Amino acid sequence: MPELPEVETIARTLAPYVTGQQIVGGELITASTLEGPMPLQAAYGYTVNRVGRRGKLLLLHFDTVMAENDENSAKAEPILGLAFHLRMTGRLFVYPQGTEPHRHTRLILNLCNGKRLFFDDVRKFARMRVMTEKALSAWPFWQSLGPEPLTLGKDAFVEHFLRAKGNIKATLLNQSRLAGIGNIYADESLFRAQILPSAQVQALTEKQLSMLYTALCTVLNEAIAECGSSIRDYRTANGDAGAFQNKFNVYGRAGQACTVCARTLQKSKVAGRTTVFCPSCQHC
DNA sequence: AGATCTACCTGGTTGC
DNA sequence: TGCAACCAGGTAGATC
Repeated sequence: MPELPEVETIARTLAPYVTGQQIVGGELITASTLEGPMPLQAAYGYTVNRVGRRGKLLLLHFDTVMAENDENSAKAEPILGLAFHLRMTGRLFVYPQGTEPHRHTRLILNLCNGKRLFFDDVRKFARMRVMTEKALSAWPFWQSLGPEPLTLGKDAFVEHFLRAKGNIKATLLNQSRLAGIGNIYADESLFRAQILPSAQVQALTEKQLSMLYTALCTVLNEAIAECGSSIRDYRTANGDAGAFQNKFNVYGRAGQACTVCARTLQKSKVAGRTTVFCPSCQHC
């Protein structure tokens, strides 16, 4: 389940394969994978100059100067790049020239070196968008994305969360509050901050929120250093699994012993998500 | 208006 | 063994 650390890892490992490559063609295999007003063809002729990330979105940024031989380029709105949301099972991988689509390949981009960027997804949830200025301003999800947790800073985080309502886990998962956090890193950071996932945000002290920010950044940075967490589908663009799943304190460990106090970890539903916590170490 | 619930989707696992 | 039921989860859209 690609969250911030996984998408960041994919961006870093994908960059060497696609940076400087012109997109010379493509193939849309599953129509629903392409979202937004722009057709796939609009991206043809552009060159990738940077691979980035915004929340859980992976971004291929284009050179803004369009290929000179495209007669439509003069009037067309410039294409800023491509935005990929991997949802749960999406994958990006560069294959050799001539590789045929796999069973779950949804979209392919042909690179000028002959290789092919595959966008695979078992569950058909993943999406790609062609980004223009206009298309981005008309995309509610993009417009409402909250700040990046790793660059927000502690004071801004605390102030930002003091204004939130509802339980803390739902708040962490809300992408318009904070971008990039999913089920794994919500549970892991709440454990480290010793806060119950069901705790109401308004009942938390500034000190608790401060601890939560420290825990969140620590968990995210450790996970990035381990190339993310591989539960089942996730792989880097090199095909490698991440290793942070070996360091989980709570996620997927219901019924097992707490790594701190050895009491049995409990499972419940919070914000409609399976949630694991230590009833002894974590408090309201 | 903002919080909360459900559908979307399919492979893997569990239970009878 | 076979098959049905259930589970995973991020977001859009509906509902409260």
